[in-house]
Amino acid sequence: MQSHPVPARPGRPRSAAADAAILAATREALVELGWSKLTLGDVATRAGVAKTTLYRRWAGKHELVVDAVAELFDALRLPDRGSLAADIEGVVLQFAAILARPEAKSGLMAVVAESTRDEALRDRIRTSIVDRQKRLVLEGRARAQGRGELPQSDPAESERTADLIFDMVAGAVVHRTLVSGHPADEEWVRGFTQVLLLGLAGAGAAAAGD
Amino acid sequence: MQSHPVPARPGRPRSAAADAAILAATREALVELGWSKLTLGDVATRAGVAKTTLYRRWAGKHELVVDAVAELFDALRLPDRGSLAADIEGVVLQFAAILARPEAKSGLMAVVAESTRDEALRDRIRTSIVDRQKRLVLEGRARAQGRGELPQSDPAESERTADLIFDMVAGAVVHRTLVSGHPADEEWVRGFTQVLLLGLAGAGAAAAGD
Amino acid sequence: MQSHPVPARPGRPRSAAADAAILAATREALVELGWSKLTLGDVATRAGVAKTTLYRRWAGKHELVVDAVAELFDALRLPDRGSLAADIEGVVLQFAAILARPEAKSGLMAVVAESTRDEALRDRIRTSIVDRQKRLVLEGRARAQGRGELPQSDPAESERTADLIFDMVAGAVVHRTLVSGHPADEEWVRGFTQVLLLGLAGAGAAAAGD
Amino acid sequence: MQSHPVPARPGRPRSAAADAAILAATREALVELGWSKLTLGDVATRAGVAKTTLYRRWAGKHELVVDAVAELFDALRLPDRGSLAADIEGVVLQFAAILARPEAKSGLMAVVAESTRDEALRDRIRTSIVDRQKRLVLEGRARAQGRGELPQSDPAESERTADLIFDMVAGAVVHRTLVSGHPADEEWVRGFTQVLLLGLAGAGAAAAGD
DNA sequence: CCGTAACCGAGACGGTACGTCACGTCTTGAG
DNA sequence: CTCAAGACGTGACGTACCGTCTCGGTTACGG
Repeated sequence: MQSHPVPARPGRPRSAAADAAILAATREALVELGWSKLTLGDVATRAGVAKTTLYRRWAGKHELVVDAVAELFDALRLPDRGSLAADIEGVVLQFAAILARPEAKSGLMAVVAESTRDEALRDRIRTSIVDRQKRLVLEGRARAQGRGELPQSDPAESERTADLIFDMVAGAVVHRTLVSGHPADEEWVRGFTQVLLLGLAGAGAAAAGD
Repeated sequence: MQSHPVPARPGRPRSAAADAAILAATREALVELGWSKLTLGDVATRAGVAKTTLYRRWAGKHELVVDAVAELFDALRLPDRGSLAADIEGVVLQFAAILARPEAKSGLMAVVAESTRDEALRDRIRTSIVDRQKRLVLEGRARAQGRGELPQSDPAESERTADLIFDMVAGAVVHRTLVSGHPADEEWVRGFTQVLLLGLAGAGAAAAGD
Repeated sequence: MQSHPVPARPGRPRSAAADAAILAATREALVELGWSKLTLGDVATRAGVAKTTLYRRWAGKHELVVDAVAELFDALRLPDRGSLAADIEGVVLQFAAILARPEAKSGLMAVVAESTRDEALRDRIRTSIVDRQKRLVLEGRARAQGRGELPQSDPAESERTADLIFDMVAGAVVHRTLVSGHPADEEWVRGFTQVLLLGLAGAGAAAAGD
Repeated sequence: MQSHPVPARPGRPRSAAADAAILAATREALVELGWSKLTLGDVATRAGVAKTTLYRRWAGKHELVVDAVAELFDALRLPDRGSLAADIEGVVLQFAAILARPEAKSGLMAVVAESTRDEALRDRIRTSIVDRQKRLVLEGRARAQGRGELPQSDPAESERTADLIFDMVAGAVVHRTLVSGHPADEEWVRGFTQVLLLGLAGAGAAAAGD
């Protein structure tokens, strides 16, 4: 009996080291050159790999950068700081710190731009990046409900509210960082979190009063 | 006295019609091809203009697209619907409608992405697009203060709050539209506006109570 | 007793069938694709063999094609038609028939072209193809001398004359077929043979008269 | 009135100097690298020209080399040495000298090989190279007839004989030079010319006696 | 009304990167 | 040690756009 029915494909297996080297080289090139000047030939050279190896694994620049940037978001964790507000501030600050890095800045908006015309790319972004962030919203709410800070939510309403929260949080941080061009520092995050939480509380009360 | 000290350069003046034709052709190409497949040669052909003419007026693809997209936002108006909430809903819906157009979707995020590494481009975007939107926030607040819906604001605090509001509004709409991929329709806008206004009111009260 | 002291190398012996399959596949590919579009990967696939196997036996495309084409010339025989002229006509027609085949046309000139810069390849062509043809000139002359159609030749002069005959015969047929692009049919061969033999007879007489 | 209705195409005209530089660079590369190692990128670099310029004018390596090699044959002249035999020897020696040059050796057979599968290339070779040589056969015969060395020829037979002569001359020289790998020096040319002329004379006499 | 200077179209130019292809080598597991 | 399979580094391919340039020809003003 074999629990893992390993496909055991014939031929030489793909180098696992190459993948890591390529993604690291991609981030390095993003930092130095930015999205528009990044070339796959250069990435291949930095990674010590042939261009063909790169094309064997990724369909193009966009897909590669999605994967390279996605790894940056692996570090996102929901901290337990004792209160909902503090938890949110913590995770938003982490998110802002990642977005402040040039490799994220450069690449993220570019792939989002492209994804407006590429269904497959949009899915890849959603799977690799967006959903990973969104999960934190759900975790945070569950923890706050455990603490009694939030009431149990109507499952039907729950999904909609989570989406709204996520768009408001991620949108505000991204916009401030990339469009307005100011840092999402601790002070800003505190102000933003206050508005968000008070607004949600008020809206919840209004809904309950209906 | 000459209010416009026109340099009155010698030689044949630039064709005014060409500018309009080029910007229109750019938007047309954005719709059909998207940012990444748009080429200046193609734009020139569509506009019935030589590539040289195009380069005489814009430094490159990014600058051209900023101007082409900026014109889309000229239509933004602050409606007078009688209440702050209704006014905001109205302007946000307009903003969402523009962002839903493929020529805006495709081009906007791309130039923002590029602007992370190009100071001049960032300024151009701010001047041509961002400030034009931000002005509406200020107008809206002034009108609400006129109606007595909002207290007169501390000038020092005013700037910071306006920025926060702007980042929250624009960020949330952009994120929902481009990243989450869902329409910012009337229902969503109502929910978002409610949270925003209640949050701001609460934060204002808290600040006043300090 | 073992006449060939086969080294009896350890390990699995090479498949004999593979050689034949590879050479046949090479000719097939030459017919379908021609020299320049023939790839070793494709040949390997056609032969049902791995590329490695192919490289274990031949150094490259040129060597392989020489061997594949050389087999075509194995069929060349000096016919006994009763007279020198008829014998020559017969062998030239055979030669022309082989050259008319696309696998010979495509491959032969290509390896000759390459051989101008590759000593080893030149030797391989000489050994596998050219000498096999040249031998027929010598056989033909010997038979004609046996019949009394030609005088016994001065050994010193013999080599030179044989070379001249060979270059004239092979050169004319190749040039007509590949450069001029006309078939070397029976009528042409008859005319050519007549000029050749009368010329040689005349030259022989002139030399004798010196 | 304008005798040359110059098309006067719009746009920047093609650089005439580039053509010459490219063809010269091609021959240089043929000498140094040979056909198979010659790359268009390298030729472009040597010529101080962009690769695209090269592709704008030639469809590929084969066409380019045909033109580069064809220029070598421009130097062929029918010398007037007083007798048919001497004239032939003179022109054959010139032909042999050209074929002995590495840029001709390397390229000529390669394009001939390719032309077996490319109708357009075959025409180009015929027009640029072959017909230019064949013309010498016709000139030589006309001059010999003027001298009374040859009888006036039956026009019907004339074409066929000229073709035969041309295939025999060019074929023999090419075969000796490229396949047999020996120089077509003065001694060899004398022997070859003798056989050819005596053969043609004999065949002419035989035909007249019919 | 005529010169001059900047404009315009067309398209060739030197570059750079693209994404693909074939080469010849290597690394697997199986025989 | 051979074999099939297939990934690998290498290097050329031919294409596409870039942004610049060079043409001949066209406006408009200003002398």
